[in-house]
Amino acid sequence: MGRAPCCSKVGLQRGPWSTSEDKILVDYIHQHGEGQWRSLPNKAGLLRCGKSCRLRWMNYLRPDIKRGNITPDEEDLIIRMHSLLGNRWSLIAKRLLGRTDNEIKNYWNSHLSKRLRNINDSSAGTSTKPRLSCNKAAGDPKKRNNGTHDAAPHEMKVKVEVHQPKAVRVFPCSVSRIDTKNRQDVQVSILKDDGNPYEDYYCNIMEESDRPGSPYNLEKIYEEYQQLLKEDDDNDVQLESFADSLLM
DNA sequence: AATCACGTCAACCGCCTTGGA
DNA sequence: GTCCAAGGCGGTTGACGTGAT
Repeated sequence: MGRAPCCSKVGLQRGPWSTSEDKILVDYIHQHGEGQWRSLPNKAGLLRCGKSCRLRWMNYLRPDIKRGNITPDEEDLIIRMHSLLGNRWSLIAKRLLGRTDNEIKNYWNSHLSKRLRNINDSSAGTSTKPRLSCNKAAGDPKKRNNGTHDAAPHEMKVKVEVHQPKAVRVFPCSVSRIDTKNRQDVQVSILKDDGNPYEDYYCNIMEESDRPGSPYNLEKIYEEYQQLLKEDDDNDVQLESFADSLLM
């Protein structure tokens, strides 16, 4: 037995939306507000699935949606947020006002993932330079290991050293759920002076020398992270805020 | 001009989460 | 605690546009 569909597909319109359908949907939402998506098509007189209405509104018709190309600043933020959060597009979208999760996801898949892969490929093997890496495990829940990580969050060893002559900026990476609610998988990777990481698994290291901002105090980051792990309530949100604070 | 290959992105699908009964 | 409806999310699909041959 398959799962019951969200609504009866019989007699429903599919495919691209027409301008008249758009108008009906927009007018209805202006009058009645968002929500009640399942009953909306009937009430508005649309031959569409409620989910389809919601998607059309969220990704295209909403008045606050920003159109046009992704700017370099936005692209930079997407890359950095993705390195922290993985494929949690809705979370990333919340940081880019006016952009939708679908748009960011598409942009990542069609533009950024390939570009970043090329960068990694070209730097592989001869890497005296730090890598701009994607955390493969972070984004895909199916590929995330089920709590059998090389170093469990609470047990991981982090070298809390600041390397001379200068400290490097580090990111805790893959702030994302693993298999169990409230367990977080965050690692801190540290660059050596030659740009290579000390820890080479799930590394997520960005060359920060060309970015504004001073290096972080590694001890402080680690202390804050440990403190967050001790606090049970709403750990997910706190870790995301923590990740956010590192982007500021 | 015709065909093919490839990239883009709107839309769909199915699973997960949440909240109320 | 369980069930169910509704909403939310990320992965995937496929139509369409465009450039190369």
